[in-house]
Amino acid sequence: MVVVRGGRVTIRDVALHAGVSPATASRALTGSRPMSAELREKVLASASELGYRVNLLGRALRQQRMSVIGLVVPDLENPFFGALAEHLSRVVEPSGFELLVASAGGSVEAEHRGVQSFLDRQMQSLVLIACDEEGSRASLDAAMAEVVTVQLDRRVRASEAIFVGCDNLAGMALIAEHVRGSVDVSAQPVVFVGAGTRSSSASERLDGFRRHFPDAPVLLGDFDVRWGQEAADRLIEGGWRRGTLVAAADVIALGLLSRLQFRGFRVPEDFRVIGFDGVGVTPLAHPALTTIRQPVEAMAQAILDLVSAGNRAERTDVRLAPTLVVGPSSPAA
Amino acid sequence: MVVVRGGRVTIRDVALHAGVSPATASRALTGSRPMSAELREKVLASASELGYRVNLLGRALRQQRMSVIGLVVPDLENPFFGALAEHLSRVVEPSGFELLVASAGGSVEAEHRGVQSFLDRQMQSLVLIACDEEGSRASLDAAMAEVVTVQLDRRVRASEAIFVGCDNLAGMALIAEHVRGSVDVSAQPVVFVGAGTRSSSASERLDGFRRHFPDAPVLLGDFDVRWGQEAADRLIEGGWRRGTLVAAADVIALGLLSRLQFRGFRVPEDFRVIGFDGVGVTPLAHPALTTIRQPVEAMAQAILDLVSAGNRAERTDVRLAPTLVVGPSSPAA
DNA sequence: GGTGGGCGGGAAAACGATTTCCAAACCGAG
DNA sequence: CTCGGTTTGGAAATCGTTTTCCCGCCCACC
Repeated sequence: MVVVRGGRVTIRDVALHAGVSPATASRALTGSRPMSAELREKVLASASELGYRVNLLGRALRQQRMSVIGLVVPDLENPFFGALAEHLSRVVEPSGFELLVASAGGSVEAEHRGVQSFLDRQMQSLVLIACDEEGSRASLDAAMAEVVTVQLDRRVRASEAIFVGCDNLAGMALIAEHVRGSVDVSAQPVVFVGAGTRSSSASERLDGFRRHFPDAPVLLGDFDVRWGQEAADRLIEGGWRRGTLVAAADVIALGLLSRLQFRGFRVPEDFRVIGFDGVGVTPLAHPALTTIRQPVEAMAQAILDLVSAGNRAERTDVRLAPTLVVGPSSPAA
Repeated sequence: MVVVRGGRVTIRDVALHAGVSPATASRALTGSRPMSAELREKVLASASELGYRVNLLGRALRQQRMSVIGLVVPDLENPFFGALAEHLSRVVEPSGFELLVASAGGSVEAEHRGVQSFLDRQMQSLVLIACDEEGSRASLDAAMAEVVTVQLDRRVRASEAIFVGCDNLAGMALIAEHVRGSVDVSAQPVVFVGAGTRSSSASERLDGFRRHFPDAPVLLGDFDVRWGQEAADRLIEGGWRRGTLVAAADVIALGLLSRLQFRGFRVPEDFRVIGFDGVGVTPLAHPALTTIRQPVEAMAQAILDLVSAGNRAERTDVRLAPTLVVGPSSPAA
């Protein structure tokens, strides 16, 4: 610790103090070339005595790279995106990279500004959770032209950027298997409460469901609690008194749960409820949800691998297998 | 749009293409000095034709400033912090600044690395939601020595950095007023279910509660749903059958709600439940929570003001008044 | 006609680090 | 002792931008 002078301490100051040239100081500090332990010690001592800290801007400008992964999410208030960001951050942290997050605030325009700003900052790679299946393509293409670009969780139509996400079809297959194994489907009707959002998750999960229950009714709304509550109301008012409700996301399942129980129905005795995601709000459900848990750790690891590998990635889609978590909201047989 | 050549397009290329010097090109692009409209147009045309984008590293290095506000949060998976980050992002976005978020992943060490990295990147200002009331002081002090530093939501003991947060005592006063106005406190016992966490929010809310209900029992745990559920179990097993439960956070209230209802009690007929925060998970509660809503927009605005004002801020604590939101979990008289 | 004050533009010096080059020193072998 | 090869350290170029300076030019005013 030492008194800080007016301006910041630069590597020049360190070099001067240690009686060497800036070049030598740099080499001692970064270890970019072997040197006598004695001299290195001298430089390191000067650096710590002066309280030197590298200016990452100068370094990045010269090296033409920043070891930063930029993540742009549609909305940080959404706990699922928060969870994704947090897991990615933890996986990235020990690797020498750093994760910086920006929010698109829900609009394609702000998302574009966020992406451009990351590019203008010379970030080494960009991860985008697209906020619109179509509108985000421009941002994605712009990024792809300059840096390693990964689209996460939501696939943008007609974009060639590598995608990392959950295998939604496999997830729905697990649900189908669970449902058929635990109830008599012919006696106990199955309903899908999904999202009509223009996002790949929404449509893939719907497709997956239809593949196993082609004749089951389908309700489509948004990825939020309110929609789950509204769907529950609609079902009850439509005369439903029992059945298995497959939600396209845990937040929807939460809405279903709260409304069904509020109106006097029991879960799982009257209605069984199944969610999807297994991350973020999931622990808030009561009774605990049967859900498909997205492999967020594996997704984070896959992204880190792709980024570390640089542009020479061979795959175009990384679909990771989710797992079934059985809870009291829809117990096994 | 134009074919991108090997390297990135620099301002030199633009100048060359427009037949002017880099200085003129820079002036035309940034508008840092008035010039003939004709020449400016020529430069702008060249820039867009070549697809020029400024390199923010070069600019920041020269200008010695980056218009970036860095935010370090304890855990992005926590919806309350996510909400804070999102609101701050939206307030900051139209102002010419940009918000970049990093997660501390819950550890003081990672938090310190995050803060240092922001400083090394020459960010103009730093906002920290401290993860430890004591342990975060070093990071905060380091930041304060270099840039405009604001501590948000959680006050670090003995740190001089400006604090922006909710007036927890006023919030508890609102709750006391609400409780006394809607139930007979002598007949209907009041219990505080708080957090023993070493954070200013936890202790201030406890103090605020005690100030109005000096003799009421107090249970302390963590800021999470699980603790709320456990507290509900303890109350019931302790023989409680009715009362007003004041939770130190909405997540705790959520746990109380789910457990009480699961065990057959009615809210608000048997137990009234009151939360604190009013942001993030709040909409998930059923019945809807009576809670203290933190003034997150005002907090975000206050931070932007402080940052814009630079170091010459006069105040040291910005305590913003929360509001009471009454819901069916504890209706008014 | 001289002079002083804008004004429009360019050359060049920053900003802080890394990384070529290059020269000197040093070492061992013949 | 000399020669080739290996270290070792420094001078200077470089990254991309902004911002001094400074130089001509034109105009107006004495």
